[in-house]
Amino acid sequence: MPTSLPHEHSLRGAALRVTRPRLAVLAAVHQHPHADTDAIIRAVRTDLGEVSHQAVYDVLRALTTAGLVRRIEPPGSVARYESRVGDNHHHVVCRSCGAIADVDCAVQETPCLTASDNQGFVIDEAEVTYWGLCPTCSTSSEHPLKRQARKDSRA
Amino acid sequence: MPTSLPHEHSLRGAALRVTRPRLAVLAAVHQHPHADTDAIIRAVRTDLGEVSHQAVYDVLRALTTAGLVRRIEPPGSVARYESRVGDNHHHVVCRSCGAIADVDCAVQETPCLTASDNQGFVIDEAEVTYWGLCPTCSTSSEHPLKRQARKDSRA
DNA sequence: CAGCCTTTCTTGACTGATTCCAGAAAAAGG
DNA sequence: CCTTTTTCTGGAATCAGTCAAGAAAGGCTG
Repeated sequence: MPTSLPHEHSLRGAALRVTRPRLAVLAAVHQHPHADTDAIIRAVRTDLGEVSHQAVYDVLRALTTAGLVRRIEPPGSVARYESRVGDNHHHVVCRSCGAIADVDCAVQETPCLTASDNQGFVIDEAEVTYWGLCPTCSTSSEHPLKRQARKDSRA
Repeated sequence: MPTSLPHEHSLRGAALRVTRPRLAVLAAVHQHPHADTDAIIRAVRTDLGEVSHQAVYDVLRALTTAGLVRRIEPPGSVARYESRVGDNHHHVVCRSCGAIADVDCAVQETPCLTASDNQGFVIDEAEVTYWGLCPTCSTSSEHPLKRQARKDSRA
């Protein structure tokens, strides 16, 4: 079993009690970047046996609130979680298969904060979602047309 | 009654049949930028009397597919619709009250497309969501602390 | 302008993700 | 070891959005 000590430290550092489900969820998020709740539930159950979905939801919320994991909600997808936090990175989402990958923005600091007119809002963060095709989908036999095909089939 | 001729033209231009529900939905989206489906349903019913929610969902999907309206899904919010299409603008979302406003990106063309490492993805669009506080919330008595307070109360 | 075919609307049930609730169980701290 | 505090369980509820089948309306043709 891979060492869970680092995760234990993370939890203590966030003033959260160390429990088996929490360690398992934390491990699952680290091992499966961008996994959705269901995938995490399955991973946790593989680890610990039966665990209620409610427990996983609660843990994910606690970890998210504590800043140990980050919740992302790509349009058209359910909530997903990742362990990279506080490094201002963004995501590319494949229009065809939904795959998600991390990208560091060209501008290392919060990007595009220079909106031409901020409408009087006090902006503190910019979140960027890139849309396109993943390596697999862009090179597969069916070329970029699939994108339109998918849109149509949903109409 | 405000002229609905322009909307009628839009529909015909998109090869969509002109129906009362469609005209009403189109008008509602124009009159209430960033409205969610429920608000649109209410607006349409004020206009036409009883209209099934299913009809509104269908119409919104048809209009979105046709490119007459744009669907946006800010994380933590339900789907919303707007009539500005094809001008590559982005959105600011208030962390406190959820208000949404349009912002034109500093770079007029697709912004931030120069991800430092695109992971092999073929990127064709970048969508930016700015997070902050709207004018009302940022000047109201309760300062930026509310943001944390809200997070906590949801834990 | 009547008729027909296709698209769209109505109705009503249903799904799937997420949350709420209340009692049972388990950690942390002393 | 005991109390307090927090978490876990199991089940029910909520809510946006979707499916399906039949009724109604739009638009084209003769």
